[in-house]
Amino acid sequence: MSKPITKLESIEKTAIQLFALYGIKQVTIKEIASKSKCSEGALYRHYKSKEEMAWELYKREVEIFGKKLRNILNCGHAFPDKLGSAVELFYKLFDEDQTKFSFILLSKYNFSKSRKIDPGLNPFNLVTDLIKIAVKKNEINIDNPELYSAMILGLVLQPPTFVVSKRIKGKIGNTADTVTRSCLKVLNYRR
Amino acid sequence: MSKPITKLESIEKTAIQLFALYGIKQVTIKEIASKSKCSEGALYRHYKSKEEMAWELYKREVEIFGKKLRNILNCGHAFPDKLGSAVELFYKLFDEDQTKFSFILLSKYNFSKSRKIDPGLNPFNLVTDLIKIAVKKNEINIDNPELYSAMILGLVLQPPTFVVSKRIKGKIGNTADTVTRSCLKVLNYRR
Amino acid sequence: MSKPITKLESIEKTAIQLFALYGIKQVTIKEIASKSKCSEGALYRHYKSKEEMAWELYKREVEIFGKKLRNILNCGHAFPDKLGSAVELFYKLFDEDQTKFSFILLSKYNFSKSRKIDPGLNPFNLVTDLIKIAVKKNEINIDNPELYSAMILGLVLQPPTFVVSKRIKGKIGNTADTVTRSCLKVLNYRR
Amino acid sequence: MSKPITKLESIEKTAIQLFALYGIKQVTIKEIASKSKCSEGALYRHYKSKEEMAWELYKREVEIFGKKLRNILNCGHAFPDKLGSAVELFYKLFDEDQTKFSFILLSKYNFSKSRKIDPGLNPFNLVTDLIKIAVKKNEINIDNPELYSAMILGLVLQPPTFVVSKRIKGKIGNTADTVTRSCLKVLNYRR
DNA sequence: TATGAATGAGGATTCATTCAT
DNA sequence: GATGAATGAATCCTCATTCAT
Repeated sequence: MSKPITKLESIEKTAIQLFALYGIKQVTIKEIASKSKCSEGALYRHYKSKEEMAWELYKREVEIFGKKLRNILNCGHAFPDKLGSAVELFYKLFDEDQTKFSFILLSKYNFSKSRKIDPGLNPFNLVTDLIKIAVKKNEINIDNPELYSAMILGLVLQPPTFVVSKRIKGKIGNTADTVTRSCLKVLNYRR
Repeated sequence: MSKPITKLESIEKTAIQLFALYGIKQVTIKEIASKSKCSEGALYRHYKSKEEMAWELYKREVEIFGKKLRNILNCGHAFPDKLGSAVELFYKLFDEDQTKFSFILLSKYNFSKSRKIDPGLNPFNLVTDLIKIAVKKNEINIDNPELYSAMILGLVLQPPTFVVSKRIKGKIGNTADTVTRSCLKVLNYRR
Repeated sequence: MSKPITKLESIEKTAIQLFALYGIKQVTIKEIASKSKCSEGALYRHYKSKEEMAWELYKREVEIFGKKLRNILNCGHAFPDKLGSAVELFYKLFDEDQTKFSFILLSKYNFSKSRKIDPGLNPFNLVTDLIKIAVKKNEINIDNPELYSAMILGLVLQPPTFVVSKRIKGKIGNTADTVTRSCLKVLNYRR
Repeated sequence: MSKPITKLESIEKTAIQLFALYGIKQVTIKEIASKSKCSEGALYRHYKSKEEMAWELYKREVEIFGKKLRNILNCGHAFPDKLGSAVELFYKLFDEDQTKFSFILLSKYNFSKSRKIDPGLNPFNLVTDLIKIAVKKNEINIDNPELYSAMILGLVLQPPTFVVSKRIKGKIGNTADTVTRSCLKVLNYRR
């Protein structure tokens, strides 16, 4: 906040914003440059190409979030607490930086297949694992963990999507509890 | 006198496929032309531009699906039946034509704001209305219909998304029941 | 007038109009076809190409006018009468069919060099010849017939140009006399 | 820091030449690029489109000439001197840069109606005003200033047109006097 | 014969990337 | 380093012409 924003930071912040809003292909170097008040060539001092920059930023931001999520899920609390904390983490990021949330969790990019997020930090994997482990530990009783993981992720991510598309107004953080309880119902969690 | 338009269908089918997979901007006229075995110019006899074509196809297909959905939701059955039929309709389309499903329900396009789907045929609106009406009729008891609509839609749409991204394999139709029941739990539907 | 307008006539009339207004390159077959209520292919039954059609029409119309002009200039009246009749011929065409006048007298086309109007029917040549002959016959006394021909032609053709560009309103026919007298002054015609 | 724009001048010079010779639509970007020894894209750093460039150049050059013409006509000499100086200005430009003369004075472009030359700098207006003022001051005695303006302009501009089309050879500058005197005769200027 | 869909070469424009200053 | 003009391949689109029906 009080740190001076360097040129690179400015470029990256702008790029994330624009990529999240419009997609990588739709955003031009010219736009990034003019919005971040630097020259068109400046970007190439730090990244080899636009698509490389997009990937680096995406990977970095997903993995930063993935680490936080992993840390929460690793501390040995009971399933509903872990789930609740996870939902809160998602929604805290959304309320703090809707753009970044969209960039890493709501967008679909077609990066080349060789570009892979560290699977152990992929938020979708982490949620799936959370559920699989709970099944194994008999904390919940469901037959198809992949399907349930999908339902849970949709249930958690669609409200933010609706905020972005203006179907829902306001902060999402205070719905975390409601959403968590809904997840637990879906998962047949009985106290 | 009456030469049947045969290339158009091919172009449209190809375009929907490619748009669904890669997004409108990412798909080139050249690709559409070569994949649909016609010339690059053929498209322009029927549409003013690629963007225009994308919008017309999107609107048409969404509204076709929206009509089917509306018909199902209009016949006066009880809420869980309507919800179940709706989920089945979604998943039937997915199993029959995954590409079209992705095109109309999973993709995010940035059409200009003046381009609007008929609100009465917008699937997202229809599901939201379904829930609001059930609340009004005391069939379900929830406090925030918009939020719950979002959760339900996410819950229903994420499994297909996971199939598309290969996180889940196989048909999705036979999960419709499970998904419907999960929705009812979320909505506190009793009996 | 009362003759039924055939398809070809309709095409040609439309083409001349549009060519005169916008130039050959600027006018598309589609426009000619739709404005003359026939198909895009119809034109090719009568002409090998658009540019060929333009040339044929241009040549035909210029030569029709050239013949009339030649006839007027050939009958052995005195110079001022011939000049006056010529100006009247120009202005009669303008008032009757401004479009055709523009097409043949005010437009600049870049036809290939091999395409030549019959020099004996070229209105610009005919006016130049008129003046050269008058010089030879001592009807006028000027030193540079080419220059004076240019001035006379400009003097005669610019008023119609000004009507086309809305700088002058109304019919041009009743200015023929004034214009003729101006020409005679320029040419030092006495008596 | 300060790289001089050197390609732009070359592009503009070439464009004016080609536009004057063939018209805007007839000239391709490829031609401008190859003739000005730069890339096809270079133009677009400075102008939004070919059409836009054509208009900007046309407006600029007409108004530059218009300013010179206005200055000549504003200094309070008598009518025949002003007219003579004007004709000399026209013909000086022609002899120095026939291409530019054609571009701004002999060509007909169909720019959109919203594109307007400053009326106070439009050469055609300036000549018309010159004549109207002379009428008001009783320097000449004519009844229809618009018609006479047209004739004068035609008389002055047609000789250059004939040089361009090779009907007249050589410099036009030394005919300025003859042309001016012809104008004065047309305008009934005595002494 | 008439139609208008289809073709495909050609033209305008975009834009990631380079590079001279 | 920083700039932004220049490059040129890639893209969208146009439109004269062809041709199946």
